[in-house]
Amino acid sequence: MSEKKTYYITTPIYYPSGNLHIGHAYTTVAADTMKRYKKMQGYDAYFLTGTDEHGLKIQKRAEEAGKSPQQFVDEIVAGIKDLWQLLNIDYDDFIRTTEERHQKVAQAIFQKIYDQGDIYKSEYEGWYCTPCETFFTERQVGEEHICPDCGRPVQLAKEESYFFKMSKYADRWLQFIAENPDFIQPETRKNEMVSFVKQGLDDLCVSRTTFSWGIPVPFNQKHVIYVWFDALINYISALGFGTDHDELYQKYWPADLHLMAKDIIRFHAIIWPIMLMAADIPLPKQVMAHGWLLMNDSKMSKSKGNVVDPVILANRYGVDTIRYFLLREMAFGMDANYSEESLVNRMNIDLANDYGNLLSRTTSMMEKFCDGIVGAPGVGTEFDADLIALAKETPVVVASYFDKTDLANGLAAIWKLINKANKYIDNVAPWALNKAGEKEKLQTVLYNLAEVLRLVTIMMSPAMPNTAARVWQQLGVTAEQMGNTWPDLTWGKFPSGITIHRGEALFPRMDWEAIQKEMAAEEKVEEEKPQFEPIGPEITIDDFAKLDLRVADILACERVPKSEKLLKFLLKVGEEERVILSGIAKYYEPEKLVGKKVIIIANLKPRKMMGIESKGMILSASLGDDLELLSVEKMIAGATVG
RNA sequence: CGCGGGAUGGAGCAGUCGGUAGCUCGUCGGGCUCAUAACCCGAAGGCCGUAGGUUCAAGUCCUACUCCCGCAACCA
Repeated sequence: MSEKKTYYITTPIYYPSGNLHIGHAYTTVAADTMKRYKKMQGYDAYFLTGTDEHGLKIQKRAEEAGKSPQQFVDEIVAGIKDLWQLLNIDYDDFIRTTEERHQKVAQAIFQKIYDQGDIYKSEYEGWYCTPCETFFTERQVGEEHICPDCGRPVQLAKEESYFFKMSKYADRWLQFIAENPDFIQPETRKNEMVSFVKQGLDDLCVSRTTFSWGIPVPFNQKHVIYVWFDALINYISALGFGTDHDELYQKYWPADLHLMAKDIIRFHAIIWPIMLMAADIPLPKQVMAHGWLLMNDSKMSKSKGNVVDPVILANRYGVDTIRYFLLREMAFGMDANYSEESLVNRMNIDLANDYGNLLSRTTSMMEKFCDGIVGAPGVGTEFDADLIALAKETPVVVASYFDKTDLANGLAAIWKLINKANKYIDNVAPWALNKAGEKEKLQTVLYNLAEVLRLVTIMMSPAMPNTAARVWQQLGVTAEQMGNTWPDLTWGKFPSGITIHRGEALFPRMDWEAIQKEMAAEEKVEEEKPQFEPIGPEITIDDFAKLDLRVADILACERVPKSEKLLKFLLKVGEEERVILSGIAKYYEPEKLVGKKVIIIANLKPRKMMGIESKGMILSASLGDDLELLSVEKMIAGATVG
């Protein structure tokens, strides 16, 4: 039986409605690095990630793609697993909420909380859009009471629902936080959560009847369990909680750290602990929210078209470069700005100039001055003590940051040692020692450098696992010889007498200007091969006849204040004048459109946007990022189109 | 008054318990030659968003205000 201390870390289970972006990669790389670090510290570390596969959105996406929900998520999940493999993510388990092992546990917990009276049946009252089969909140439908998805009016409707008595546990939660002030990290997030709960907790609606893609409520098959209630349970269902095989649960629960981005902290910091309280299960030790990687100061999202595909980056720059950049650039808990230029910068400065070049110049001097042999240290120089002191101190400092999950500062501390070593070379000038025939001093200096490189490489290996392997290979040594645990970081363990070979540059410098040019060239090739939308399902002539298409004159056109995308058109259709809004501000200057004759759908049900009623829709052709309004030249406004 | 975050040298950020304002990049000047046009040294550059207040002392605490951003809303 091993008496090792355990460390259980999780990422959120991601929602596979599309491919993941660099932000998801950050969370997962950070968790992976923590796991590897804890293993080096002697922990029995366990790392869980996975996918949250239920819910209306997935069901809809699947329908749009003409697939069954299961088939749809299977394909995306395969892509996610490929991505994690590419990024060298060493997870111990990958849970999917559609797996039977998860569904059973989720149902059992739902049942348990129900049996003790903390889940009760009531009615959910809200604004319901019948065509969309969705409830919306008061705020979502606005004063006009229209569906935010389709624009049609919504009705106040009641639905039978199960509710979870969160309110009952609010005081207990507050007390728990008071007793465990470090439970929610960082502190600003804790303050946010506490003030949220102090405002009063509503009971949570935990079942739905309006769609079917979910886990059925065990005692009422009409209902499926609310996705978040379902999803959070993954952290224990993956460990076999409540089954005959709960060895993992016994061993690893409670989790040491749930890691996530700040947008879902509320679910992990409030709902999940209260669920566990209700189910009488121990709470995790800590939940931690990190910031976002922002694109030009705005959040990455698919609709903005500013997502960054980690696969492309990893292929272009190397996996460890991406991992290093993400971990180093994200200040603890805060947002960071992403740009490919800053990535290239980091790589060139930190990895190529500082670290790679240190290895390069060290091995080069060894070959030139000592035939590649690392000799035993003897009497050195006046600069040695300083370097060695820092080399002894650094593992302690790095560990203190890593223990707090502050990976950025931990890495920064490693780089301080790297910089010190570069400075040391300039100070001792080994080439001068060589000329002067100071053999012993020279040997000592080179030994010190080799030892610093060993320490540095081991310390960064949780973040950059491939790099360590490459360095050892290049030096012609094994990981076992060099050490791969934290206790191996004691000064002086470099085995003397080893012959070292100089290799290729570890991280070749790249020229950002040149990369940009290449990218531009690639884009051009892509432009020539546009991605067309697939042809939609067949319709009849009767379907088409329902559309009343007309020619309309643009009498006036202006931007809608406060809206990025909307233009407001005043149009003449026959004798009638009407207002139509269109989301094409990105493509046209409003002034230049006046006088054009465009095609509109004249019998489309009006819809209000930004408080303005839009009566119809202007037709346009689009492909990729490009868009052009359909227009005619001489037909009179009001003419039919067909 | 919807909620929240931010405003610090050219850029990106640190600034913990209030006590002489730091880091990385960039710029300028110098050094070295082992190295991936790299490395090392030095310099210039900030009234810490604005206005008040507390204090012997405020970037750091309090109040008000301005501006930016995220969520939200919207992309027919």
